[in-house]
Amino acid sequence: MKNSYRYIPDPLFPNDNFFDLVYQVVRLIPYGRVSTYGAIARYLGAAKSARMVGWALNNSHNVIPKVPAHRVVNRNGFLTGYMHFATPTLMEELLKSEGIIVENKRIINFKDVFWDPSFELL
DNA sequence: CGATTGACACCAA
DNA sequence: ATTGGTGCCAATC
Repeated sequence: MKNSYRYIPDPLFPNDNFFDLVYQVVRLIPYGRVSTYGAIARYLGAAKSARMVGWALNNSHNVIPKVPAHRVVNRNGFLTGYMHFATPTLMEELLKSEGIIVENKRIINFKDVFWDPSFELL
């Protein structure tokens, strides 16, 4: 799985690990929509590895093309990973800029913008 | 190479 | 409805 995108030339990043699969799916999340760790994990066939998805996003900063990690929240619509961005408010700002209603680290219209890869894709 | 670490999710009470 | 406990598993330490 290393055709439609490429990685930074860092030997520390293998080509076919679980992380890369996560990056692929996250890039498919449309503008103005969001998905969840669990939904992505299920889509990858690793239903019980939601935590791995979040962990994968830690490295997403070093990946090319860029991964819209701000579009991934937990199943309750909370921006649980906001502190991993450049500034504590960046994630919220990015989502707002895409028309998503965020209030106090939580997506208000969550069910309206939720994008489930296992359902939307096929 | 065993132990720890998570940007989570599920379930029992 | 809330809450506390447990499962998970690849990457790191």
